[in-house]
Amino acid sequence: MRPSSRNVRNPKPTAKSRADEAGAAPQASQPGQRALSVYRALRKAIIEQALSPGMKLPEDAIGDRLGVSRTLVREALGRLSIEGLVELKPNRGASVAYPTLEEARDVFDVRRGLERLVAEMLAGRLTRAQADQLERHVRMEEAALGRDGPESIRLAGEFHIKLVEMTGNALLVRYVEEVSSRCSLILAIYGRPHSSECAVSEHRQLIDALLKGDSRQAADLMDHHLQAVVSRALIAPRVDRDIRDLLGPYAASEGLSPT
Amino acid sequence: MRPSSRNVRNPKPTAKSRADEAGAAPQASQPGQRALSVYRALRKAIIEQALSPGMKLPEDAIGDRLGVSRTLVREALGRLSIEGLVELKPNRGASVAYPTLEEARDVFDVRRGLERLVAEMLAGRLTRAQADQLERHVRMEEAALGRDGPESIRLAGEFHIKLVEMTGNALLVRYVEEVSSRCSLILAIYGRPHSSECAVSEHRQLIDALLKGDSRQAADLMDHHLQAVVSRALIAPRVDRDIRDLLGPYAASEGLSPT
DNA sequence: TCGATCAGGATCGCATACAATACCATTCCT
DNA sequence: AGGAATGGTATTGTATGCGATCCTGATCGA
Repeated sequence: MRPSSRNVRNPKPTAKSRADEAGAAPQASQPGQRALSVYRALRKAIIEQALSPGMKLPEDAIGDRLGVSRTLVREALGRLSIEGLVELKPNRGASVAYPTLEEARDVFDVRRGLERLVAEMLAGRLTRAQADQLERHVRMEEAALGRDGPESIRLAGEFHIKLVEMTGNALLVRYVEEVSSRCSLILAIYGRPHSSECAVSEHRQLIDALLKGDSRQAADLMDHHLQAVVSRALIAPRVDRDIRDLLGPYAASEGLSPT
Repeated sequence: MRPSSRNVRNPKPTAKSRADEAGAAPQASQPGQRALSVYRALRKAIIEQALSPGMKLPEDAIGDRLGVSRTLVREALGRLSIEGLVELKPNRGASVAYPTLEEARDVFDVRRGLERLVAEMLAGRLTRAQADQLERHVRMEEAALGRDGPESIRLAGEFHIKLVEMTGNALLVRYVEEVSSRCSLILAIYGRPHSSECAVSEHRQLIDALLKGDSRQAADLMDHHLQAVVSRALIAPRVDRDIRDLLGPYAASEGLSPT
């Protein structure tokens, strides 16, 4: 890389052309929030599988593309690695995480525990407006069901995010968002190609239980629902460990391996 | 073989837990692990209240004291802020977090959810060796009960960490460790001065329930236990000291050399 | 032919440099 | 005298430079 010709001091910057490649621009170039933007961009790219599991993530290239220095990229990668979306090996750089099946099981277990808590906290406490919002969301899911695979998957995931946000517990939101992200990554690796993860009917059942205020039933429904997601989408284990190494070259052959 | 520490200075024989600290000095000289050392040093200092809630954390002062550049301090502070132990305001720097009562409630709620999951996962699956280890730990707690306040608190916290580690679920371990840290901070602010957080008898009851294999009872016991911890929340003071002097011991304990 | 040794380049780890901002204590004007 | 303007200093935000490490490919010897 050349000693860069892009200097950031610019009263009329043309910088907007390089930072947003993700559709609607949230525009967050405030001081101290730029690393967060990088983080969100990478996170989104990973979840949407624009960056496949195992793919290398060189600091220079990312910084170049996003218009920031390696420092900020580094910060974002560090955070992603804590969250399990990125693997960070000393002196070897970062790559999109490739969770083992064992890690996958761990994530789903924790997710079930967390979302059961969500169900319990929400049971009997859902306002009419919240229930309506969920109902509308479920209808959108139904509409997208056989028609748009990726959209359907995205909506199914968002249902759970909407739910946890209604608890008003910020920490719980963060944890559920994190496990959801990791689940997306896991399903991208081990999931069946076009299975929508969540049965919409189960979502509707859950809403009913929450409105009824039956805490235990709601929790059990959520539990079974997530259990069903695992059994529906996950393929039975074929190899125990180090699938990573087996599939590393495979992912690379998609066109981004270093020779 | 046991290293007889006869002529070795051992001022605080605290860290006896697991593979955590190998011997006297953890030696942070590995590449990429130095930021982690800074993180651990700060984390420990915050939890032990060497750094009180609200205290300012200037990057260069910390870097000076710990013998690293601001870059690494920044990385550590960033991580701590994600975990809620440090507050990070744009252009205003970092300070030890001062959780509101509402945030405190959120943390305890999530903790109850997580640890109930721990109890359920462990019920009926505890090996004899694990039960013995827990039993030994409880005896240590009893020994320290009226004698050593801080030690008692530390041991009570470690019991929960030991438990979650026995699940073998790495993600769950991380989450429980995080909420535990935040609970320590919260109790430092709102808790009674020297109340040991956990009733030792409740720990023993829990072990019994886990051995019996009664998943439901174990979960309820854990729930009740943590609820009891919460019900000991009141008001506390705040002090202000020089950060440089406070960090000395923590630099040494992580193998970092002050300048 | 094949394995080992060793450049050359790419990339990372970390410190440091420099600009931007906030903080503080004056000074100046009314 | 009191409040606003102002300059200096402390601290943060970000980029960049330099040495270290690893990876790749080529040369050499058996």
